[in-house]
Amino acid sequence: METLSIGRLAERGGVNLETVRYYEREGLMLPPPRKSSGHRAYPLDAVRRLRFIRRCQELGFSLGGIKELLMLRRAPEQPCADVIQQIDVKAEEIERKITQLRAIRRALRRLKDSCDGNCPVSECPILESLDGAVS
Amino acid sequence: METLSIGRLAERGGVNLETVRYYEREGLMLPPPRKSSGHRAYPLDAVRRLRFIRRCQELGFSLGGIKELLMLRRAPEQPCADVIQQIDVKAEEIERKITQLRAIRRALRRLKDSCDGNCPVSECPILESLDGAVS
DNA sequence: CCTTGACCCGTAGTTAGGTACAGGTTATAA
DNA sequence: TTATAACCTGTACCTAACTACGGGTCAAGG
Repeated sequence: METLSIGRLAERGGVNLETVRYYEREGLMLPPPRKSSGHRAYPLDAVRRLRFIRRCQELGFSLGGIKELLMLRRAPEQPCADVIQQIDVKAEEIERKITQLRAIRRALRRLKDSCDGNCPVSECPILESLDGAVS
Repeated sequence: METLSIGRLAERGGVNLETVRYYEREGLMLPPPRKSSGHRAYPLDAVRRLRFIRRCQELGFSLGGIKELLMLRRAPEQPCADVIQQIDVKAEEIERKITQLRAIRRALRRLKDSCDGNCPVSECPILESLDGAVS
């Protein structure tokens, strides 16, 4: 089976090599099998996991929160009800984020409309909408 | 006109008092007028601004990025076209975030469906869906 | 075979974003 | 009117999340 060295993985995931090792220490990346040399040999889909972590960070999740998200994948002896409850918690968090992003989007649209290209320079209408929309 | 002390503002905004002063130093909160004593006297709507900052942080914006968002409100001598372009940049960023959050939401739904309450304990189906959905 | 770049581990240093403290002034409530 | 709580400035410290470094092993091309 084809594998990736830590260097190639980091490259494809768009992160520093040291970051991959850091994520392993923090329990976000699973410790991969090793070659006889001791070198890490990652399965190809480690790239997806790595990118997933990066994306979640851009969405405001802490590494701790991302770890929880990733944990939902495998819960060997946990009763379903628990997992479902954790899923619901995460789902609500995501719902909140989406709602707030939409509010900001709305405010930006209003801002743009109010100042749409043909207003004279140096007198661009000032918008209170931005923070108002999200309060 | 009614005003807030820095302490009350911090309280209502749900942040540490020192954080408010930090945001002022960083240019995120405007330096408010002072009382004769030297104490800061914030207008009531400083609370909204503060909360806006907090929310944006939860959505993965850096303080620098949030500052840019807040700057869009007042652009005294900037030609409109520039402002509009900046708005578009921010709008796209937000669009991307929403899209990615939706992908995670979808994955969570699938995860939940696949393990919906009546599967026997200790054999909860393992989901590959999560990172797969976002790659 | 030998060199040069990739990897190993452990530890130390860095940056962003706060948070606390020291030493002093102001406000307020018993 | 006095004490104690809130505020002032400036500086030092802290945590999360990296990032770099040192000293050594491994591997692939010339």
